[in-house]
Amino acid sequence: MALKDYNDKRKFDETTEPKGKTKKSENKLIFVIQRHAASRLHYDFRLEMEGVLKSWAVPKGPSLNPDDKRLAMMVEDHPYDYKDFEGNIPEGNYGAGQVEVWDSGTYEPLDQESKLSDEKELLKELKAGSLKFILHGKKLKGEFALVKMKNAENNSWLLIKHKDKFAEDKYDAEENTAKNSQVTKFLEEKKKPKKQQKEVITSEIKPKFQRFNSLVDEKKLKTFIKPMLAKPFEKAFDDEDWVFEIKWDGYRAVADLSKKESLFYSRNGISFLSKFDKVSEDFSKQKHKMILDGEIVAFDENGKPSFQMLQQIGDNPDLALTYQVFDLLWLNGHSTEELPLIQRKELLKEALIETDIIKYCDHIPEKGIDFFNQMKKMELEGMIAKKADSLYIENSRNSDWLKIKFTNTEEVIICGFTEPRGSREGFGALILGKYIDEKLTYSGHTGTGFNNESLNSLHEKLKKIVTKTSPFETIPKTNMPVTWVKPELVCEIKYSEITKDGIFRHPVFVAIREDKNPEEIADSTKKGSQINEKSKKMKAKTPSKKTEISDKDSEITLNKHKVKLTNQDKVYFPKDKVTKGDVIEYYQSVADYILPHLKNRPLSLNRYPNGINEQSFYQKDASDNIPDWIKTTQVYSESNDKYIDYIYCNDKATLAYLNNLGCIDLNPWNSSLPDLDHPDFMVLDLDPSKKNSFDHVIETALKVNEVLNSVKIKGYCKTSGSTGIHVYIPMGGKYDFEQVKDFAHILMKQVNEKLPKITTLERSLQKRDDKKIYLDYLQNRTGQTLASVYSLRPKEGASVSMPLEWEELKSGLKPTDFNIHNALERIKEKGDLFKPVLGKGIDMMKVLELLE
DNA sequence: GCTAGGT
DNA sequence: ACCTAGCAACGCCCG
DNA sequence: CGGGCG
Repeated sequence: MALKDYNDKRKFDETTEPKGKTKKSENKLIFVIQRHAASRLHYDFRLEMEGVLKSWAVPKGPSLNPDDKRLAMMVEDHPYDYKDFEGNIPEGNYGAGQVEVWDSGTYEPLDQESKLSDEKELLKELKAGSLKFILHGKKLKGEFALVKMKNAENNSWLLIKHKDKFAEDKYDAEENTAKNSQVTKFLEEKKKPKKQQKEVITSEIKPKFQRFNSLVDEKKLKTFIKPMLAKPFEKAFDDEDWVFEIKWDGYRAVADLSKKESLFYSRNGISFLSKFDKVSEDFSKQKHKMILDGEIVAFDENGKPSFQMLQQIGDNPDLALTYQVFDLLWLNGHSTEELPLIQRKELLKEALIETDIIKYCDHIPEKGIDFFNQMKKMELEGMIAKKADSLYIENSRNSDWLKIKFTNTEEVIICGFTEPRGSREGFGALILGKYIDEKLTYSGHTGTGFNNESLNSLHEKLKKIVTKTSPFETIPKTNMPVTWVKPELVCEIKYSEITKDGIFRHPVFVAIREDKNPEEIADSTKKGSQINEKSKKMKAKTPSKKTEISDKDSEITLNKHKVKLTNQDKVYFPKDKVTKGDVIEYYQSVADYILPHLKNRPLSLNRYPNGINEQSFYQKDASDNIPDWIKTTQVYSESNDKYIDYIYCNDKATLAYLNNLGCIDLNPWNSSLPDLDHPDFMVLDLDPSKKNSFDHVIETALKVNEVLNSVKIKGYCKTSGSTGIHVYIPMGGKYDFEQVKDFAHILMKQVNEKLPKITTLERSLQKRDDKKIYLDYLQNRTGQTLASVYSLRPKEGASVSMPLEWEELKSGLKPTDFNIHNALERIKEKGDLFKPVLGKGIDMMKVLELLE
């Protein structure tokens, strides 16, 4: 069909009102969070409603989480209209959502753990009618997470859906939009009255609104098309009813150019718009409104498609890539999914404007075998065969599309097996090796390809040749605990390619080769060994990305919480031979001293997952997958225009957890909950430049103390653990950051006047004299952090930030005098010298008068 | 990527 | 024939 | 480092 004919045939029927009628809400609703069991998708939603809880009930149906009784609730006085979709309620599992209940008077969130797990307690509250509530399905696993709301009076339902999988009607953009917008409208309606309230209500109830924002995730679409998939097929064939395309090895991607804002996303509805902005830019060159299906493909320097290059897009934004478009789902107002494939592609060819990046992916009719051989010559992954008259069926993997791949097979030696997980019996995966230059070399795991029978019989065989030690020189990292085996058994595997590290990608077990001895396959293909040569070089360039580990993983219980500790033997301080385990042990030993200084203070995490000499990063926003017992607080960040969940550390368990994440020093705010706007202390950071000696720093610190003494302030100093000294002055939360900062400025100016030769107030590094100590008073701002007292620092020597008596500040003192080895002893001897820092603050007015 | 098991 | 659930792998990005 | 994603 030609594009022109198609356009002429377009109808503009406006029959796109969503199904179902609009009803006035009855008074009672039951809320149930429903999900499909464990698919890989997660879906976060949040729904806030006005209403008073009337009663609650355990939902009917099988529960994934039998302990979770928190899901069905009855509500009164629900003030909103809602639309009612009839029928098609999927049967499924109920489970794992969260209900947060609020006190309708104070708007304080009630403690879920205690309130909701205690049925009597809750019912009491319910009777009193004093609860409002908020529902949020956080981390709901399941493809179709949705909220069902049942109207108790007439048994009708409202669904808020993730994806309207169960509806029978075909895709139609307008209709779909209408449905989606219902959800948004619904949620917006909920927000509206709140917003008006916001202005009226005082700041006391601020947390309520802070919380509302946190689950919005722009990266994941609420509604999206799942593309049609291909079935694996063994052999190439010729058939006049079929067409053949290249099988691209990249990311499958759908481009929805049907609306004002174009969408571009993965099979799972994750947006590609920013990740592949080059492609997105070219969407604006398109003249037609379309929905496209294709594959994002990257090319290496030889022009060969390269999956690995595509993955590394973060490192090289100038990567040569294309969007190969091979299907058209919608065009200028109407679905094309029910047109035969060849018609869709004709339309696509005409409608799509090709650019350097966006390409039409052509096909060859009938001659599959020739085409397949051609693909092989070009070293491509394989080909896709498509039935010429087939329709496009979303999210279906049926035999209209077939993928025919080239199989690489190789014989390898079984060197061990891993523990099975879940319902698997026998073993999880085989550890594979092969001889390269006469050295047994690790080449990957395979955990698939066996059926129950082969899995069992193989397990029996392997049990007989178990050994204690690994046959490899360097022990490979395994996902699960491993049992080693004498390298005697040979098996055949197939795989898609060998990665740059010389490891099989997509390895699949094929069969045991009893006819072969390990020695026979010693000289594997030249290609294999070449690739491995290469990988060795690559490894040399980026050392220790994959370090050997001994799996001394353990789980300890602190404060009644289970903390999983991993890689305890990993070396964090190579020169000092200090391991992660040592770091954890240190902090546990000084916990009584350090915890008071961390209590209720949001933390900036400074993480060194691979030790102090490797890449580190800062993390403020706690990911949503932290253990539920870790405490966080939400703080609005203007620069990001969003709320950030800060972790704070009030107990040993959190401390160990943070250390395990690679936090070597702890960087708390100067202010603490509940009042984050008023710092508990002022910090003066004496930050030396490269050419300063520590004696200079000491001299400056003493001068600071002089200034403080002159206005009758008691200051407290500590080594920063690095090169500087920090002076703290208690403020008692009486002044805001602005006041404290300005006050610090005044003090520092005085110090600078007294020591103009070795100190500076110049903030800019470029302009700063490299022989001068920077008097940093700007740490007294919201969200600024310094390494806390008793913090271990990520510096050679494993030094500790240690409080000092002023008398101890004299030349000869070195910042490395206090370290992981001797800190505890010293702290025990001196007690917590920094305790007064958290105490009663100074009277700034008095001081200012004295300054006059 | 694969198998098992249901409809 | 078609679908889901559950298991297994590797490499990369992200905070 | 752990989780999520291809």
